[in-house]
Amino acid sequence: MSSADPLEDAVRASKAPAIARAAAVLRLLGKRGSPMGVQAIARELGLVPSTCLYVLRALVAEELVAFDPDTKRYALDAGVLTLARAWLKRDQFNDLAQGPLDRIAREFGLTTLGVQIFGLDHIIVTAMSQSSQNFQLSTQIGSRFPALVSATGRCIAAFCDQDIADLRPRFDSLRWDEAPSWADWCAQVCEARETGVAVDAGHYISGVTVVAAPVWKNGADATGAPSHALVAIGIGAALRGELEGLKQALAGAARSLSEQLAG
Amino acid sequence: MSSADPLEDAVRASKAPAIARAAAVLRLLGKRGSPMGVQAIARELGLVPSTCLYVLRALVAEELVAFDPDTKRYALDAGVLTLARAWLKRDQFNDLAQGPLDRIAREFGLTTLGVQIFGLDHIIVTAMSQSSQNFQLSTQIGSRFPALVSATGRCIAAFCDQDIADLRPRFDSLRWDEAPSWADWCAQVCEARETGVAVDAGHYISGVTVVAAPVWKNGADATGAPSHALVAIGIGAALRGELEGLKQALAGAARSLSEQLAG
DNA sequence: ACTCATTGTTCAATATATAGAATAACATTC
DNA sequence: GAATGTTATTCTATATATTGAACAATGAGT
Repeated sequence: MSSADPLEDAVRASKAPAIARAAAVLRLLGKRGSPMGVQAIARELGLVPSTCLYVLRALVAEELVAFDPDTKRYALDAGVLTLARAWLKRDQFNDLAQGPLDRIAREFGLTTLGVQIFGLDHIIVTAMSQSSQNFQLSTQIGSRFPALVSATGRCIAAFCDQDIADLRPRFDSLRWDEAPSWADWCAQVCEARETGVAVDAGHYISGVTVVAAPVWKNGADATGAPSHALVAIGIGAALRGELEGLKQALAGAARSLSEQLAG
Repeated sequence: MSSADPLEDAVRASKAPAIARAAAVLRLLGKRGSPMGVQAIARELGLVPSTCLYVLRALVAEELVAFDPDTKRYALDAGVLTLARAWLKRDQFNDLAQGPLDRIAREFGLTTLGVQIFGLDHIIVTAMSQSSQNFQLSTQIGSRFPALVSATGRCIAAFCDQDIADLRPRFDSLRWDEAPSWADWCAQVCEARETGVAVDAGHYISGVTVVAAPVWKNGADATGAPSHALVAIGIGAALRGELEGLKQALAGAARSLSEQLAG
């Protein structure tokens, strides 16, 4: 018998529930831009106010949360930045991916991303390169997306351990500008499995073409799921003729990256 | 009677010690680039291995820490990035500071930083602008420095609530390439208090001149300590004649920022 | 191949973090 | 200006997270 509240589940399951609560508080404070009071946070997360207060105080002591004594409001603090910087610095994928991403972005005049894949759940943007700064397509580093959506989703579906049919419920819950049919999508997933590249032609965002190629942390020989992916985002109409070239460039860069990460 | 171990103190003082432990683990994993095992982490932080394991599992569940089942090693995960992005997005200082920082960096051909001040303890770089990408002076976003060092340190000392004499022990513990004498430093602090700008001419890093101007979150009228600062970093020899102009530009931008943040 | 020394992990007793009510300090409204 | 709805905060009993020892599981060294 499981609770409807995901946070409550995490708290119950863990032997260190304070950490789950702390993470939830941090995420909430991140989502809301504005500072929040103790009660507001507790109410939102279904926490006991006193417990919430202790969590906040601990987070303030660690400089992950800033406290304004005047307004008695809490907000995210710069400590999170220090952690993020450390992570960015030591993830080989980012260092190795930045070069190829820059090259492809410049060559084709579009935006490229490096993303980390978290199973079938979601992906996070960890590297980015933009050629033309006037057109700010895409997103920022740290953004999250559902795993199975867009071109990256087809890559993930193509190389995940599960049977495609099992992905149906997940597929049905996705949001697209112009959702593809299940049959079309399955065919595109198969194609991605064979070619090592996937294309989303205006489905996820109308008029925008997304190309993605999977990257394996432990060599492309592994039958397991890819750990990362390279993504290119461009105006569909603008890269008609170049699409094949882009696909090959991205796939080639992804293969090369997989080999480098294998060592 | 206080322990010699700062983490232990934090754990004892808090009503949510798991959070202090979790933060310590995250910072340790950040400092070491490479993944670590449970025992290594526990030993390093003076934690009980079993407790450490539970902390790690909770952090893995929150996607703040990545776990490799094969090697049984833990490392920072991308979740920290999501938090950092949220923070950067909603801190007014960064948004407002980026423009002036870009302008000054371009105009004088050097590197500019926006930093957040954490009392007399340390500062964190939260914004940055580089003009010439070939010369990579300076640091990255998220870097920490001791509060009282370099030009920023003089600003902080100038406007902190404490008496200058009380800062002596902190001053003595700083590391400089060419440390100034206590008397010289005090004079420079006084000058910073009067002019609203501070200069470090090759003391912190030989040959490198650093200029800093304090920014107040709640208006420059406050007698309290500044919350942020604008910093410019350049090769000393290269900006000889422009130093006065740079000081005025930085001080002016800092004043303007303080006013904007006051609202 | 067999120690030996590590490692990661489980388990039960106890110190303690948490929940919930009570308190205090505001605002806001009447 | 009293009253009412907030808010943040303290307090204490109890459910429980933490501890330290015991347990596997791995690998190194002889």
